[in-house]
Amino acid sequence: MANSTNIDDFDKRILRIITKNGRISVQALGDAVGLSPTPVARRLRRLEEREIVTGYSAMIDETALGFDVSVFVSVKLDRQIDDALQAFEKAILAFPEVVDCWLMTGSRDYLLRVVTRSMSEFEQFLVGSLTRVKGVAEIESSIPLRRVKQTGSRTP
Amino acid sequence: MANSTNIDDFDKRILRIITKNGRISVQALGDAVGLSPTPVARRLRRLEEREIVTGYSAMIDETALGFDVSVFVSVKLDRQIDDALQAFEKAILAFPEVVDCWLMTGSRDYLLRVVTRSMSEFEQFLVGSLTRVKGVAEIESSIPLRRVKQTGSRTP
DNA sequence: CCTGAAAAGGTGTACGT
DNA sequence: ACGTACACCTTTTCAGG
Repeated sequence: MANSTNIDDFDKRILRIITKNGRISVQALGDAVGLSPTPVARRLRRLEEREIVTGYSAMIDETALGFDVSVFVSVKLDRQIDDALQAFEKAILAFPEVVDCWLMTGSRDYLLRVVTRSMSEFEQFLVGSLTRVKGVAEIESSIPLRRVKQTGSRTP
Repeated sequence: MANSTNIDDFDKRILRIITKNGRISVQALGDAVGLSPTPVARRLRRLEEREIVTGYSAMIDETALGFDVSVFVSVKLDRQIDDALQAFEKAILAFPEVVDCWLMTGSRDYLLRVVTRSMSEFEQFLVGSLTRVKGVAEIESSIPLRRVKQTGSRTP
């Protein structure tokens, strides 16, 4: 199971293009890879069905919308039993301020990226939301100055 | 200047929808927000022109493509003068393994996410590419087990 | 697995409200 | 600023190589 094969060069080129331009037409894609629209559409659908393409998203400039604050937050839980992890993750999924969350190896750590309009809104999120989630023991914040690169995901 | 206003509820709803479905048709968007296709297309174009929508991207399941290794890497430069930062960033932009990069406040200067097919490919990237970039002084890697949440960006 | 043609569906413009 | 109408373009389906 779980293979990654059956992906040929056409698929790879399609993936590379739609990573950079998710709204390109099937026709233009066909021109770019040297195929007529029909097989491109079929390949696209197959990649979606196999969940190699998991979705399409518009990239939004958060700062243009007034979300000037982006903070990396490390969270330690006080115990790492499965119940605690599940409860924490459920809470995280419901917070719109958390745009990204990873479960890390090591000591029951989560790494989050939290986006807010201001530092005071961030503080509010910390004291009003995050610290109130059951099981949260330690929180550590790191503040970035600027995003240097944003690819989203790697392509073949 | 350069503000977040002139964005009304229609725009916000459009943004929220295209964040989750970047390939939705203008027509379906219109149905969803209660507008005919024409104004929706105008609003979309305006959001793109104002660079609030900076692009569209397909989300690719890296692991389905065989990129099983994702590592957070902290990089410290031996000096923080502007030349060194610029040279480092130029190198980072050219590495396909680096899918995300932030310039941080504090002492650990850059935070990267690096994606490779295997641990040995990651090691190769470290010793063959990253450590060879001029000015790199310290490198620290953290390994995630699993991605819990992936929103891409925050929406109003 | 491809092409090509025809049907169905989406887009963009002009114009009226 | 929104909606409708219509011409144009894109996507999908299906026949055939």
